[in-house]
Amino acid sequence: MTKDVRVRFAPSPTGPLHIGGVRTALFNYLFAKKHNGTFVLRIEDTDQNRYVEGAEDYIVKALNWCNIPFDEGPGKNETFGPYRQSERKHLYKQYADQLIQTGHAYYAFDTAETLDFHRKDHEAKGKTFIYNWHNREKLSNSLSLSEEEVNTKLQSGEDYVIRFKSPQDQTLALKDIIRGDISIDTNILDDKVLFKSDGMPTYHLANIVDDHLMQITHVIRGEEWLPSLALHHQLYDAFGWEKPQFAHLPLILKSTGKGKLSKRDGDKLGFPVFPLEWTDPKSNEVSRGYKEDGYFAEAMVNFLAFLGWNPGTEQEIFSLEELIQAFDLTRVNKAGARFDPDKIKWFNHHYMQEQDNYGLAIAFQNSKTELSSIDTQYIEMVVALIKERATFVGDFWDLSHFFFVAPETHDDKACKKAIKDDTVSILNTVKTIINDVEDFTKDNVQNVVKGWITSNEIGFGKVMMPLRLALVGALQGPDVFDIIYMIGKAETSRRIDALTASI
RNA sequence: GGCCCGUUCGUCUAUCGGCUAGGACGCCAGGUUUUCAUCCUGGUAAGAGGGGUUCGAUUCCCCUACGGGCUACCA
Repeated sequence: MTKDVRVRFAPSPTGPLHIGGVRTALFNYLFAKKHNGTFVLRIEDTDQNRYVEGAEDYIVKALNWCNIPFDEGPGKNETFGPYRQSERKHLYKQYADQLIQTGHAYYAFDTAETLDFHRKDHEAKGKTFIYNWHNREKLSNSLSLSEEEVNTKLQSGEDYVIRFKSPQDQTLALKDIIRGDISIDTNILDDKVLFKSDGMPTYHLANIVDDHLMQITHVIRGEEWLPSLALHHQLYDAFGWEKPQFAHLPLILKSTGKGKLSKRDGDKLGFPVFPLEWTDPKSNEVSRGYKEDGYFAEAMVNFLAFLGWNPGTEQEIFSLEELIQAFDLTRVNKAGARFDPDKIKWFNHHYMQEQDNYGLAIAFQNSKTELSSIDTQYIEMVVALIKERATFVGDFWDLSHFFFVAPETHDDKACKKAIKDDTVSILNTVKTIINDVEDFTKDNVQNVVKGWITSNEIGFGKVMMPLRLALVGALQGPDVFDIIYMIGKAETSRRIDALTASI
C-alpha cells in the first residue's frame, strides 16, 4: 500500500512567476495527475522584506491560464491550511525549540556586522568563513556561552537566531530521482539559520515543517535547491520524520549568453519570460507576458514540458492529457536547457491551427478598431483562409487587411513584375467577365476566368498577377478567387479600376 | 575561491556496450501554390579533450577543460 501522492509548488510572492517557475509547477502538476495525486500550492512568504503586492494573485492567475490549477491551496480545499507561511508563523517556533532541546540546533547572538566582518576578514586572507564546527566555539552562541549568559541574553530580549548544528565528519548519502545518489561531506556544511531574529522561520525550516505537516510525498523543485538538500535531509532526520522523495529539475538557461534565464532578461531578449503581463506595483514598469503576446496556453505548456523532459518517442505534440499520461520523472534530463524562442513560436503556429475559428475571429475583432463594425461571421471566414499562415492573432491584420479595406497603394516592385502593355485591357475584360457571373461562388468565378484565359491562350501570369495586385496591392495573400468571392463583385470592380487608373 | 551538479548537431533532445549516431526547431535546396506564406520532400550539422575497462565505447571509471547552481537572519 503506497501513500497517496501529494506534491506542492511553493513559490515566494516576490514578483511575477517566471517561466522557470511555471515549468516547475507544470512538472509538479503532471506528476500529481499521473499518479492521481494532489497538487498543492503553498505561498512561501517568510521574507517580509521581499513581499510584493499582487504577486500571489498573479501566481494563481498564471496557473489557471496554463490550465494547471492547484487542488489545494489558499482559499481552496484547505484541509492542511493555512497555505501561506506568514499565516502559519505560530507553528514554526515550537519546531525550532524542539531541535534545540534535542541538541540539533542552538541559539546564536552574532550581529550581522560581526558576521560580515568575519567574512570579509577571511576573504582578505584567502579563506572562506563558514559558520560551523570549525569556528562556532569562537562566536557568540549557546554552544560557546555559559547557560547563564545565554539565559540572560534571551531574557533581556537580545536578538537571536536559531542555527542548525551541522555535524562533523559524516558523509551523507542523498537520493534524487533525477540525479541518483549524491554524497556530501558534512564538514563543509554551514550551520544554517533556521529561525530568524524577526520571529520568522527561514525557508529551510518552514519548508521541511510544512512539507511534513502537509504530507508531501515528492518534492519537485528547481536545481538551485540541490545544495540545500543535505540540510533538509538532516532536518528530517533530526525531527525523526519520514523524508519525501526529491527531484531537482534542471534550470532553464538564457537563449543566448551565459547563466539562467532571469526575470530581467524579458524585454532585453525580445521575448517574454512571464506567463502573464505584469505591472510592477512600485515602479509601474510593465513586463510583457506570453498570454498578451498572443501565445496559446497549450503551446506554452507543450513547449515547457519538452524543456528538460521527453517521452522517449518521436511525438512532440502533446495535449495536457497526453502529457499527464506520458510524464515520468526519471525521464527528466540532468543538464540545463536553453530557452528557444523559435521553438515556442513553432508550437504556437501549430496550436493556432487547432483553434476554433469563431474564437479567433472574436479575438481578432477585439484587437483592431477597424473591425468593430464588421460582421463577425465574415471575419470568421477570413480567419479560416489565413490562419495557416499565422503564428499569432497579432499577425492576422497584416495577412488579411485587403479583405476589409481596399489597398491604398500598389507595391512598386510588384507593379514592375505584373504590369505589361496589355494589362489594362486584360483587366477590363476580366472585370466584365466577373461581373457577368450570375451564381457568384468562388468556384464559378474561378471556372469562368480560368476558362477565358485558357480558350484565349493569354497566359495565366498576365491575368492572375495584375488581378492579385489590384485586389491586394502586392503579390501576396491567399487564393485570388477566395478574395474575389469574399469582397464581392462591386468591390472587385472598384479595385480593378483603381489599378488601371494608376497605370 | 570552496562545494555540488552537469557536458550528443547552432538550439531542444533519442541512444540505457554493437552506430550508416535518430527526431524536432532553425537554416539551405527542390516541389506544390502560376503570388507570398503554409504545406510536402530532401539536405546541412553532434557525443568537449586525454587516459583507462572491454572483443568493442557516445554509453562504464578517472583526470582535465568548459558550462551551470549554491556559497545571506532571500527564497
